[in-house]
Amino acid sequence: MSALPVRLTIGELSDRSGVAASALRYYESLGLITAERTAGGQRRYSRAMLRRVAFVRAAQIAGLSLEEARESLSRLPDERTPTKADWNAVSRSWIRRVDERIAELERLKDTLNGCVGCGCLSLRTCNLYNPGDTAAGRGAGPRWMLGDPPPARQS
Amino acid sequence: MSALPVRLTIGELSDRSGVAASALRYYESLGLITAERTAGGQRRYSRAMLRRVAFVRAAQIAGLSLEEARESLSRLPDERTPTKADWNAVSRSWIRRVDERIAELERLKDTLNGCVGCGCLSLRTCNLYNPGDTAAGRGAGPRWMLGDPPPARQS
DNA sequence: CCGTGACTTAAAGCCGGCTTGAAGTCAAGC
DNA sequence: GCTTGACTTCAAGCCGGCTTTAAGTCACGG
Repeated sequence: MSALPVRLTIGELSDRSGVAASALRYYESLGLITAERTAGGQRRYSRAMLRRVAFVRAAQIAGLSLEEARESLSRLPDERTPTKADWNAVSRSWIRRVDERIAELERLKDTLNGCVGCGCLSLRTCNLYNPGDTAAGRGAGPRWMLGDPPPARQS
Repeated sequence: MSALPVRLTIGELSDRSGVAASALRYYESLGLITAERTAGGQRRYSRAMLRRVAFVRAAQIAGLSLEEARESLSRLPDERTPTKADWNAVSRSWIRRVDERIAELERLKDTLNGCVGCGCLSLRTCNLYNPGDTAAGRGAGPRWMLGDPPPARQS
């Protein structure tokens, strides 16, 4: 049997995780992953880092920032495989998050459908246009770029 | 005749639209809105711009970039109130967009639920872990969850 | 006619999540 | 031992969607 490589170089971790080496270094700078060093100063990753990287990418898909991913990550064990319970707790909070976003989008859809009926965007009378209602603006896509709460999350 | 102010200053448009004056200037620089000028060079907006600004914000909520909003906008009449048909065509494309996004999130949820069952993130076997997948970016392609299995390796 | 506040411009800055580049070092195969 | 490619660090750049700043001008009430 071929021996499993115990430690991965950054290139190997990059290949195996699908995450660019530059991104991995960036993650390390944020404390998302860690590495040992060779005598010469090169990074060597434990296989557990594969899981950590996967976790981070999954968190991003779920809509978390890297900072939030770091917090989630801190709730999982470092070097052992997370138990079902570990993962359960984390994934449930992600699912809550995804559900919230879906609900926001559904509300938006209803409003758009309403607008089809009224042919509006006539400001004052239109639900879509409602400057006071910031909740409506915290929905889709680059909501963090819409100006107000960049550090997000005031639920 | 008209009892309403015919032209709005940028401050008035800002107040009425809930969009910062700096953002309005930025929108103008992108060709999203237009303004006439006083002899002294100050902007004066037609009331139709209120609708245009509302449209842009709505487009953002629907997940469009400003560039995409500009394209949508080009499908609406400039100075007259859009007809039901005008608005219908546009809003339907937005709704499609929102639907796609919702579908993505539903897929993610299913995967997360699956992971609760399997306690995974064990890479090769987990749908969440899908290398080659540049998903987390704002690019938001449906490529997220579709996936080839990760490169065949032991995990 | 003047003071004041609202306006003007161009350029720079900010945020998150990276990528790219420059200049240099390490590890491994021949 | 040498070559080559993978690695190292630090700094700067990029994207989108703005905001902020600086320095200066306009418009209106008194």
